[in-house]
Formats: sequence, structure tokens, C-alpha cells
Amino acid sequence: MPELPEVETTCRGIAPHIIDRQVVAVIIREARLRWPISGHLERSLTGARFLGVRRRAKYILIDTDRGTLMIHLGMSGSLRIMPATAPALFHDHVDIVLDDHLCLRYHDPRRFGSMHWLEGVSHPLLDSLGPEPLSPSFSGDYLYHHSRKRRIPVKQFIMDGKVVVGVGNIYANEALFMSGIHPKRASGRVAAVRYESLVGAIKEVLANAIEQGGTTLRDFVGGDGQPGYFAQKLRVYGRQGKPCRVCDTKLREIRQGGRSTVFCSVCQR
DNA sequence: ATGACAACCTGTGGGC
DNA sequence: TGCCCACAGGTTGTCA
Repeated sequence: MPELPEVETTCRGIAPHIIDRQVVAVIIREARLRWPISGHLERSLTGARFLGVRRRAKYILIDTDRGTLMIHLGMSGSLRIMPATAPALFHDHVDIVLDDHLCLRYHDPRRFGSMHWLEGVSHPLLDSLGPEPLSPSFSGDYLYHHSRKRRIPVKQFIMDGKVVVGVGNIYANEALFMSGIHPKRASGRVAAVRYESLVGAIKEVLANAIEQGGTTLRDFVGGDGQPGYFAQKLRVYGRQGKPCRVCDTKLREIRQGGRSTVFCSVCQR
């Protein structure tokens, strides 16, 4: 489900409701996520006070006075604020009950998400991540230099979290269209000036999607339960067979690394 | 080091 | 109408 804009939307949605609140209980109904939830988590988190919400890549980092709660939403996860007394539905795997009778509820049908407790500042899953796409260190120059001599198609290159984090399938498709680059082009054969354009497109599409509250395709809702409104602005993703918004050519769909790629064979070279 | 691919899991939509 | 297969927003691990 969530790409970076949806994760950012979730962070912003939950932060005002949980900061300064104390955890009075942790209810784990299903611990079998991508990695099983550690037995330490409940003991460590209960009684802790939330201090702030951060994001690194698609990980949500919730700092407390005792350690940090690290949550990933996988493909189908969501976090909602709701009354602690609201009946738990199917796939509501975890409740973090707060001292004001609200709770932070984790829902994830596919269970590709995860929940970790960090005692220190780091975690192995965060160690080899590339730069944040909206940070100044992510530049055309950076992509150009890291792609030399690489043969991987440019779309898969920008979706590699060791290269840059937070560029998922939707926004990779969109950014390549916006910058006129063919998704199958070898990343090592993309010129510097085109990487400048691509990086600009990635920053623009992600920033716009965040402003719109994320992209709701099926069931995404932010921390307040509201859907995102970016879906109606998509240029290529999900529009295979439909006319290119620029030149009217029928958009093509191919598969790359098991993921669907939609592009315009006239606009993208 | 790089790249290709399977794996994790459930829900849904399209084709037959 | 109902069944089955393919595919869905992500990421890691394995293997050649």
C-alpha cells in the first residue's frame, strides 16, 4: 500500500495525537509480521511516553523516553488513531493503548509490515539505506555517479533502497514519464543532464503527493482515517492502454523485476 | 559486486 | 454465478 508520501501522511496524522501521551497497554493479537514482533516490545513500550515521530525511508520512528518504536507498513499496512474501546476488526494486529483512552491501531492484511523496538539510535535494517529523496544530498550528480558502469534498468535502479529510499512503483513510473526517460534504459547510459531532470521529477512528484495526502488506490487512509487525493493526478501508473496525456499515444505496460511498468513509448526514450 | 528471482501473505478482480 | 489464476503500494535473502 504505502509509498513514502503515504508513510509521511501517516506520520503527520498520528503525531499530534500521540506526542506527550503515555502507553498504558500494548495488545498484540498477531505477532507474525514480516519479522515476528519481539516479546521485549510489549514490556519495553508499556509505560513509555511518546516524545516525537520521525520517518526514515518508509520506516516510521516513534521516539519515547525509553527507546524507539520502529514501524514499517509493508504493502497493506496502516496506522490509525481510534477509541481504545472500538472493536478490533480482522487484521487489526496491534493496539497501543494511550492514557487518554485512545489507541494507535496497526492493521495489515498481508503482514508484510514490521514492528521493532530500538534501545539505541540505530538498527541493521536502517544501516545500508540510501539518501532521502527530498534531501539536498539526493541530486542528479549523485545518481549519475552511482550509476556509472551499471547495467540495471533505470527504473529498477531508482527503486533500489541502497541507491535512494522512498521511490516505490507508483512514483518511479510517474517520475520516469515526467522526465522523458525510458524505464528500460540501462542506468549507466543515462546522461547527467537527464539525471538532473529525473531527480527534479522525483522530488516534485513526491512533494506533490505528500501535499495531497498520499495516493489512495484501494484502501489507504492516513492517521485520521481520511483517504489521499493524489490518485486522480497520476499520469501513467494504472493507465495502461489509455492515451498519453501529452501525445495521445496508447500507454504500454511491461514487467520489470516482477513489478508493472507503464510508459509512453513516444515521450520516453 | 551485480543482477535475477523467489519468498513472505491475504484480498480482489478479470477471464473463462 | 462461480472458480481459478494473476497480480497488488515492499523488502529481504539466496543464488549464479
